[in-house]
Amino acid sequence: MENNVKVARVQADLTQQQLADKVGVTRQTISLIEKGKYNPTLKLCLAICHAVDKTLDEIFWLNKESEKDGKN
Amino acid sequence: MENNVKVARVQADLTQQQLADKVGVTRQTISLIEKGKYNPTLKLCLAICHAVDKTLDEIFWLNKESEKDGKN
DNA sequence: ATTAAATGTAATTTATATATTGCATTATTC
DNA sequence: GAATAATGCAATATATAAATTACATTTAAT
Repeated sequence: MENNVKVARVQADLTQQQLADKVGVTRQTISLIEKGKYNPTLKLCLAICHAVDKTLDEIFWLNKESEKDGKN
Repeated sequence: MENNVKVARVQADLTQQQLADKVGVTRQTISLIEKGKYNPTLKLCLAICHAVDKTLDEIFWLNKESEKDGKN
């Protein structure tokens, strides 16, 4: 689950805690998403996009490995 | 959770069952997502996009209500 | 070098996405 | 208008996203 959350957050001049507050989750959730260790829900993705002023396509994508097989 | 999954699926000439098979979930999951009664995970969203040959931004968006408050 | 802020991460719990089975209803096709 | 395919939906079970708490480490400021 690669993504650009960290880059976008830093660009938006937000700390993990501030972003977490803005989107209504805990800092740990943001941390895990940035580390690629979580598979966030669409609503959270959209909230993050809104908070950092980016679109879904700018922040989330699929890498080739996860495309091949259905592993989660 | 509005989205364009149903339109995109029909455009791609796929039945719910066929799309479900392609993305590796059950037909019920697809049905609920199309009905806007589910908040799918990012991975599933990406798989759906890939299956119907659309981008995230083309299929998923945020409506004004869910933007206001942190419900869900 | 100390202090404080920001981040990584682990354990446990809770909420909910998804699976499974089954049946009813709505299109399609003959 | 029967038969069949496609879809809606309900109940229960399971997997996992997210919360909570807590502590360690890294980074920034003084």
